[in-house]
Amino acid sequence: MTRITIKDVAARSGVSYQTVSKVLNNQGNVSAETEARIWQAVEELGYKPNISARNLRTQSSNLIGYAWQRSVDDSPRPILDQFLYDAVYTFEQHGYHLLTFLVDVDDKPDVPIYKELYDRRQVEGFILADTNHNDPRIAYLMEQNIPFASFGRANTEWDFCWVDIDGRHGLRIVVDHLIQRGHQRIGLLAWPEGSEAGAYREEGFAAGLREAGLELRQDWVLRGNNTVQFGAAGMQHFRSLPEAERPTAVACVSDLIAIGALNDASAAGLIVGQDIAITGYDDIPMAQYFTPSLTTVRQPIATVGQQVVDLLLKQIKGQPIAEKGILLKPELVIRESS
Amino acid sequence: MTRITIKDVAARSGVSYQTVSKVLNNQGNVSAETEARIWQAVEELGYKPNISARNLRTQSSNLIGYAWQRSVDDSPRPILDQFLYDAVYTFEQHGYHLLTFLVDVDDKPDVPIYKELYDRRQVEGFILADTNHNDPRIAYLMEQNIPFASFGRANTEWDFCWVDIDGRHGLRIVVDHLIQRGHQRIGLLAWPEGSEAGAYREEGFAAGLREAGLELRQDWVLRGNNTVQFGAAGMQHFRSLPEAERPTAVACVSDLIAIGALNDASAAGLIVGQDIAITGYDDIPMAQYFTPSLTTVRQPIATVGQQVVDLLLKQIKGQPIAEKGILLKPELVIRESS
DNA sequence: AACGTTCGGGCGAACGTTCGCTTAAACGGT
DNA sequence: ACCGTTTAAGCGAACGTTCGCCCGAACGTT
Repeated sequence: MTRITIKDVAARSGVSYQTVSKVLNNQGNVSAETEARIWQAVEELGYKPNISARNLRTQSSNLIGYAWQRSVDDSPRPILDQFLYDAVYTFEQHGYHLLTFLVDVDDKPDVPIYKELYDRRQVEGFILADTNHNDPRIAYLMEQNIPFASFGRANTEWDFCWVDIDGRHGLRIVVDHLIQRGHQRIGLLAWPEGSEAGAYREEGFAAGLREAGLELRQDWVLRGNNTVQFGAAGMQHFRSLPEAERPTAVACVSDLIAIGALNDASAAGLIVGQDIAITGYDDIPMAQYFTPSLTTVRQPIATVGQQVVDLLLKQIKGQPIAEKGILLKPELVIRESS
Repeated sequence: MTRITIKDVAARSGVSYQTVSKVLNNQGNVSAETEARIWQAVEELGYKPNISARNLRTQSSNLIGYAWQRSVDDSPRPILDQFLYDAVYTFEQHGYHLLTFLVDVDDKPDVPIYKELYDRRQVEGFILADTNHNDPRIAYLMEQNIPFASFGRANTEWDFCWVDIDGRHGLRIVVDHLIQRGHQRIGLLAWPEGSEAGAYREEGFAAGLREAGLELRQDWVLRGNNTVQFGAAGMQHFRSLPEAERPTAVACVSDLIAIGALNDASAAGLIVGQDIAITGYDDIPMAQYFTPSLTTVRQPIATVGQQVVDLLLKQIKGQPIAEKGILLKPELVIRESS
């Protein structure tokens, strides 16, 4: 069973196949009558253009790459999944599709795979997520001059397209909220140093305290991985302090950590939201179903997806880009835990 | 800046470009000496074959399609994400990539998009997930004779490639476990009728009771959507029954439902795992972090991903397929809630 | 009547591969 | 010394499009 090509359509409608091509890409200079005849033939034969041939001729693929990184600890990353979904949605509206591939996250990320895909003309650009300071992927893509746009910032001196959510503002509104609730002693469960996103969030935390005239106590800032276990350990540490030296509210840089803290506090008999306040960050889908439900920060992921795609497509099409970096504001979601 | 083609490599190594092609696809009949010269030229020039040209010539794309369905209620689907990850991993090992696209789930799924992608030769086949009885996608793909393989079964009389996890066995081991723990009165929070997966799980539930000589009480089987809300409502209903008419254990067909039930029971002052047993299904990543941690059924997702891919690639390559349907066994994960 | 314009459509070529066939040279056995 | 076989490499064609250019007819203008 051989496929139907543009020549079959041409034969049926009695024109040359190049004329059919003209009609399909509607670049004028065909009489309405023959155009109708051609469309009818297309319909009758069920003709579908062969993408490979078109790609070869036009030197394009209408494909964008995204490297799927399995998280190290296999923890869920609902935020990324949602981002990806929204990005795909926007791509489709522009006739693009998403090509997913894997990249070893174990040791050094295998950056040349990006160039490989690009040089083979399999993809026209990339979207990245989960970026960091000194991100080797970004450095490599910039150096190789490969189009890309990322969800997340990197070194401020690097000049590339990114969209990010203002973590500084996110933790700022958390702290303001806690202070307004009457808390004066606020602890923070943070990520290890070296995390770009973590640093911004800490800045917001510090700024909130500072402007309220509260002291930033370094012994109330604990650092650990993005796990439930760390959250529990952090809370346990806070509970072990003498009462006068103990924070009455604990802000966490992620929901995962907050859930750990929440579980530990509850298990110790504390009524979270009353005896102690706990806040998260991300508003993962499960956050509302814990007891008590989690006060957290919701990020406008859908908008991020759209904007990242817009930036990338503008690059690919050589259109002017007004603003290379876009910073969006998250919102506070107040629930029972604070 | 023009790309490097096979002809550039040929020129540099002093052979015809067709000979270069032979070397690249190592189909013999080239002397070791010239082969070395060619590889060297490839290296020096940094030549990468143009995928579009190759695809056009070989009538292939090395791409597999997967339709990303946003869940109706925006609930998380970590299981699917994990399946997808493992599928991509296996594809890569065979030189394939995954092309993701969207399909409206709102009203009737837009099945022709499958044919569109296939006819355009953009993909060589599809993987499906989250299938159901009378699944229109499967019916369509079978009718159109398009290669695909699915995670999940459909009508038993349909002849297609699938891999599934034995939900009958899954609920069977749950019930056995509860009975062994001394429970005689066991309720079930199930999905609405018409769900294939749901029906199998119910069968396992019924079989477990039957073989233990226990009665299957229809008023202890409640049905609702796959949401936390339904879980809570279901548990509330059970609690409202007079004590003698109340189940002492509740099995749920998903973790989401179980979490709702767990929250409702805890809020009502019951100590779950002691006053009442609750079990889930799926072992979502968060399941272990609830209080109490959730007894549930873990599915061998990674294996599913591999097998689905194997089946699909065999179809595409025209290799013989020993078994069109593959049924895998899940395992019980016992935690505090039972 | 001669000439420039517009319009509809055809034609050749090219995109970068792979495939099958042919050819020239080298080889080995009687 | 002859001939058949193997080996190495070249050659033409094809995959299915799109692009730029050309050509002929119809038309209106001076």
